[in-house]
Amino acid sequence: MTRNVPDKPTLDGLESKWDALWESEGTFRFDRTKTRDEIFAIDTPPPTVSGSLHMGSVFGYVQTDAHARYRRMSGKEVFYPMGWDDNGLPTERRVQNYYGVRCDPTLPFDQDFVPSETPPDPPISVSRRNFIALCHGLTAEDEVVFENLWRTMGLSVDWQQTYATIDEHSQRTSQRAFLRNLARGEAYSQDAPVLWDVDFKTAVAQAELEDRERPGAYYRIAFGGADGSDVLIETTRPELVCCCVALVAHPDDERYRGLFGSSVTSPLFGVELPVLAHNLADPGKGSGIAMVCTWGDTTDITWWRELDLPTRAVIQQNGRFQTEVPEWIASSQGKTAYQEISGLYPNQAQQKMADLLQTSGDLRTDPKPITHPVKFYEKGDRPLEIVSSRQWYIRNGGRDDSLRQTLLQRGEGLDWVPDFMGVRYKHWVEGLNGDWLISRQRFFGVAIPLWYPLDAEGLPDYSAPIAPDESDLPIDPTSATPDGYEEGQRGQPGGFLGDPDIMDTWATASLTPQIAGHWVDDPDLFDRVFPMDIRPQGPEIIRTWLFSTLLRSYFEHGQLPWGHATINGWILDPDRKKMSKSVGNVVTPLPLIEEYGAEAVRYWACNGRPGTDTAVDYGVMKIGRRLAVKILNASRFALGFGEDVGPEAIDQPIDRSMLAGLAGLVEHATAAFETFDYARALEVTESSFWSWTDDYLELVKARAYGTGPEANSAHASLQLALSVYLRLFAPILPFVTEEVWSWWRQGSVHRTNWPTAREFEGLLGDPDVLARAGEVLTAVRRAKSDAKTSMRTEVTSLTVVADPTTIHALRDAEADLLEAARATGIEYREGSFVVEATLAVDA
RNA sequence: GGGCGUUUAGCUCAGUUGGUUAGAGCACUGCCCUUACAAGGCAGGGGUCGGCGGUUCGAGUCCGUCAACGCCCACCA
Repeated sequence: MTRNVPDKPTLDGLESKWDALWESEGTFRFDRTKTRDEIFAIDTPPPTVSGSLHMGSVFGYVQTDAHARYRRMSGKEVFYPMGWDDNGLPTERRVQNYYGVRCDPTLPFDQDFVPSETPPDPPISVSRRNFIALCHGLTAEDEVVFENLWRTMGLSVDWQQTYATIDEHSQRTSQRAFLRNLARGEAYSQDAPVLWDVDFKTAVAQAELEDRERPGAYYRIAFGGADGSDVLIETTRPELVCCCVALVAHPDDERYRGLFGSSVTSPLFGVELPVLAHNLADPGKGSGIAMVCTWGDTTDITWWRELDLPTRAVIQQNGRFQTEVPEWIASSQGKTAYQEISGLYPNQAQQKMADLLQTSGDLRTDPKPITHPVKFYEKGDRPLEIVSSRQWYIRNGGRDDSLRQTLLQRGEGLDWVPDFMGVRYKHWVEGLNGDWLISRQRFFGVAIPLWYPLDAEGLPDYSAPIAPDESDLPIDPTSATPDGYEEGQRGQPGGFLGDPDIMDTWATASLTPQIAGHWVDDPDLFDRVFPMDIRPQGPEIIRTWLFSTLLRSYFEHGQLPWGHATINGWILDPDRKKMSKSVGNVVTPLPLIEEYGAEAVRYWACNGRPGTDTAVDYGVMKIGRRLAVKILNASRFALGFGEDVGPEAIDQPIDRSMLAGLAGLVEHATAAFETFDYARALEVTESSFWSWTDDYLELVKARAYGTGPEANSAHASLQLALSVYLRLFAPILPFVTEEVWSWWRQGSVHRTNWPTAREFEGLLGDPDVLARAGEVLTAVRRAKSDAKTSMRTEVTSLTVVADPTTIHALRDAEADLLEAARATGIEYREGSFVVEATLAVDA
């Protein structure tokens, strides 16, 4: 075909040009007629669209795309969907801030509601339906922004295979999986103490906790012993004295042995409490004896459960102390004391209690300031409280050792890339201390698809939930009516109640293989893509997304959801600090794409080793850009000579020597990609490419400008080598390689065959010829550089001292070498390697 | 408190089963407008491979130990 090589090739505009062409040509469209063994399926992470765009949003995705492109060229049909994680709290929070609204489910739907231009402060309350509409609207906008970014970055996603975790299909999938978990006994509800975020007013799961160091203080407080003596405890939460249910010490603690079985009286409130023994009590902490409250921390829950203590909960779901005086506080002094903290938040109550205890003399020393870890919801701003409430759980091995062992075993069956990431999974599963709490008292999410019958008193029977038929999914039980009931019976005695809660976002995200593969509505497709080949994701969501997906797949299909888990590293700011919004060091990709080009950003991302934390590095992006420019220019040179010449013309030893090196490179790069090491593939290709341009191109230049068989050999070699380099670079640098490919080839480079050794059959020479010639050329350049003269300076006499093998190799490259060095002849002598060049300027 | 990872040139990082003189790019120095490329090319200087102790003929590489940094986890009275 005729070539169309531009005079001044440029990177400008390549992203949009090729993105548009790939889309219109359907280059990355998934061919669903392929069978499972012909398909490479990727369980793409659905990004949280309400989150900010930052470099972490680019890093892992580009690495995965490079691998996807490699597999596609290697002959696999790549199933590469894209999802948007829009359901859940991040979206609600963004909508609240963006529009200045709060959801109040008690309000009626307002059909004419339009959010104001600027968010009102204080926020206005809107109905659940209005709120959800705002969520849908805003996430749709966010998704466009993300898709544009991905397209600019060149992700070879099939943009017809998209989903959103809140869309109807995802809801149907999520509700069906939940109902099946319920039917098999893997899901259950329970009224129990849960960790509770008082601002979001929802329960949260173990996987969503984080510890934060907070200032606090130890308060040394006296309880009254039976014999009139004092029992001193230390606590960081004196406000909880009112809901204390016991004191505990270690059974072997000599100091308190005598007290076990006796009772003490709480200060101010005068409540009589037992002193008990439990081996979780640490003699070394505080005074060695602790007060157990319902509930101050998770240890309290353990003691409460294992010692069968009463429930005296005072902190309500709104985070405040209940207003009425609890019935267990009988004394008038105690009632008075409680009224002081009634209705307060814990931090306010703490100050008040400290004052009261100080006044009463029960605070025995000044509070001792400390900093200590406090549990927070990872997205929350205030410490979690523990409240009792009914919630839905999915079994995860946290309370069942045989399930735990099974899940550990499954984790070992997964290929972790890099392998040490598997340890994180193992530790997480080993450390689970309860089942997975999936219900959330929120609004924008997949509804728990259940109703409960109401008895004659109008009280729900949670033990007999009413499930919808799978064919009716998705449903919202707060508006849909269960079979056998009339809508008028909602909330009425003898009627029904719809579960008002939604599922946590992970309860749906844990089904991405089933959602993307259309488990519910397209079993044929599902069979072709499941189990998937890889799950690429970040290390921080091994405990959530990876674990929960593995769990759901185990329950539903009895197998691993994927063969490999490729875990990318963490992104750090240019100073190697963790990027965070609050620190203000978040680096966003768009300006960088603007400045360096998408390809340079891809180059940076693919320079980060698999699983290795990587800092944003503008220097690396510059190199990437330079490499892309170099590819354009070198290609222009390699394609600058007449028509295509077949490989049969390649007969010059130096040309065959170059191809021998290239064959080794292909082998090396292929092996690297096979182990998901895109970074090594890039490294070896890049380094080979630079010496190709520095040495080989310079050596054959003069010959290539000529005519005849020797010139034809050069032309054919340049073309073959260029074709190979373009294909090796294509997964990393998709735009520039496609651009050059289009100058002289039909179709997309991304749909051509990955290079193999077969292309070099019968063309391989002695790798030494080019290598030695390159060394001599470098030595001559050095001589010219030392003489501070131009590289065009003629060499009047050139002597090479070398071993016989080298001399033999050099004779094969002599004609090219003389031209490149601008010498007229070479004198050879045997000995250790030295190049002596006399330059024309020396004469 | 436990685990994982990292520590190699001023900076950012490679270094594949232990094997000549430890590599690359950036930055720095010098030279060159050579008809693919001057927002480029060529050449060069620069490192006791975190500390200590082992194994070995030989250790950046394997083992032990300590330290710093990062991340994950932990029952936080």
